[in-house]
Amino acid sequence: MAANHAHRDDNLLEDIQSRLDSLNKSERKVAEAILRDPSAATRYSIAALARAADVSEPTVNRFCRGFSATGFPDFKIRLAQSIATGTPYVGQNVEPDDTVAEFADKIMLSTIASLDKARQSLDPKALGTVIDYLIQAKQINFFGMGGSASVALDAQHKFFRFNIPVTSYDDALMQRMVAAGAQVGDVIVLISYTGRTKEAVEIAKVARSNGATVIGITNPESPLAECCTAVLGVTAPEDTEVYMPMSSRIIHLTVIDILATGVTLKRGKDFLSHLKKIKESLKATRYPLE
Amino acid sequence: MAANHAHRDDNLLEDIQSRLDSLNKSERKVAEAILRDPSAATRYSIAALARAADVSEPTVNRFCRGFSATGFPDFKIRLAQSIATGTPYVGQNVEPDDTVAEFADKIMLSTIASLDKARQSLDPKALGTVIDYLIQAKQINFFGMGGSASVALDAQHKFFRFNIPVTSYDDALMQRMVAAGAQVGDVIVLISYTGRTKEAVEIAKVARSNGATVIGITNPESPLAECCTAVLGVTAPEDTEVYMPMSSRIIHLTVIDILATGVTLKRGKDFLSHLKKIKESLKATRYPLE
DNA sequence: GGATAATGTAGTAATTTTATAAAAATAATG
DNA sequence: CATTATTTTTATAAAATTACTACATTATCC
Repeated sequence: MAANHAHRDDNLLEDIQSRLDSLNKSERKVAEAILRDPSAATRYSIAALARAADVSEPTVNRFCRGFSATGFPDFKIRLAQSIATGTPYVGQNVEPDDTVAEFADKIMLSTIASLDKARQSLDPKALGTVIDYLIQAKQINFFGMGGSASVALDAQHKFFRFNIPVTSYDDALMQRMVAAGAQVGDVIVLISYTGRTKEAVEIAKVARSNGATVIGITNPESPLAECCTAVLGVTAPEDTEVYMPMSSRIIHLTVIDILATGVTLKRGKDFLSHLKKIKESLKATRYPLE
Repeated sequence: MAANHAHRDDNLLEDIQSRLDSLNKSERKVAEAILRDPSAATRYSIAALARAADVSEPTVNRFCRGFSATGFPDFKIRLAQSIATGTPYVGQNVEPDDTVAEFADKIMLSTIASLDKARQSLDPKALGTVIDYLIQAKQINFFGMGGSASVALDAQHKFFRFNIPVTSYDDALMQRMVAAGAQVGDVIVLISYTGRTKEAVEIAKVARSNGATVIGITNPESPLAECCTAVLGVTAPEDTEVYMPMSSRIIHLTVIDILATGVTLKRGKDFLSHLKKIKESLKATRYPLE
């Protein structure tokens, strides 16, 4: 059931391109034939490719082995993956003269990429701990400022359904007041992109000194992370480009999803009927599905 | 520089998943063997796969042909592409007895999958149109209720930086009032998961009757979509499972990102310095990076 | 119980790989 | 500078693997 990320990083096509100079005459002919039309190459038989490159079949076979494939069929599969993976713009930044289709695609792909990265780096143990804290909470407060305000609001909306008292604040002053009045049994979830907002760090300290459980959804290498009871690390990707959106926001939201799901699961079956009831109650406000 | 989107539409793995029920006993065994570990399947020979599925070789061959491949090798290549294209774990639902690591992974993957699906279905032309509307707007209002409230808030936060007057409302009453007072030149962006919220539909109608431009980020096949000036269609995946989070929310956010980026790009270079200035102004509130 | 669909067996055809030999290229020696 | 030895490269042909087809058998549904 584990991951199947074997080939994510071996971009065969790029490899072929870069090793072109270090190949001998015949093998270069093969490389060129493949590069001429890579996707056609995946449909060729070894004989057909040999003909297209004007070399013999064993040469093609040797060529494949040279790229650490076990043979021609294996090579073809790696090539096919490389073509598909070779999504044009992963990690490419949005350029000023991109068409709408281009930059829309880039944004989507970079969001997907950072989600995938987060998936690999999120610590399930920390998640489990946090879920336990949340279940035992007498009261939950989600704090997020600036860009994280909407994440906090979303979290409130989600956890509201668990009939635990839950609030969210996007205002430093209010947050500070709540932190000051916090008690043992209260859980405060601080959502921060950088983990360097001075206010947030101070609020965390105040809350902890009052005995509250402070959970950080933030950069694990940050001042904020250091003063939390538990941290869910979301490494902040450098936001180099001005017009590159912060996909961390989306990772944060997904983390909220995971927490909410975890709480639901741990609450057990009878709790599901409660959720269903809430859902039903919304039906009256909707147009029916034809 | 053109794209190589050849495979975008034949997502073999998804196909296999969805056709699972319509297969007969032996062919389903093959399908299950493949889905159990798709990337391993690309390395199997027909004999090996037949063994893994406990069927005969011709059955595997027939299975491949059933998915309109010319034969087993062709099928393997299509499978390899499908894996690389993404969506490796198709539609696995969270189960009550999943471990934290398991359901966290499932949520991440299903989010990724739906983003990828959205990427393929989003219409660049519609995006372009909407971006044009937004640039010309005298005033922008983002409306989202319930789960979409946080999306509206996020949008407000993003567009605030463009020094266009921008607001967001999560309250039906306020939305109705704003819609009633809307004028030509105002843009109202309605964010709705289902597109069936009665209130939202009525608000859209009121706003349009006043001459406002009404943009829907919603299900394209919905009452709301029908009464908008322009629609960005985000097909709502069935939220069958109670504890499956709504990934549509995340798609909506990404759409907001795209719109914001589009506006930034169209505004041109001098505008970038304005954005930088805003960013600089936040520095004082932060702890420096070591 | 007969007809139809589904599956497997066994043989055939295809493709790929290996072993080996020829050719070309390079280096070395007289 | 020619000639031979050595190495590298390439191709031919045979062996092995792999995939496919025709047909027989079994299961399934009227």
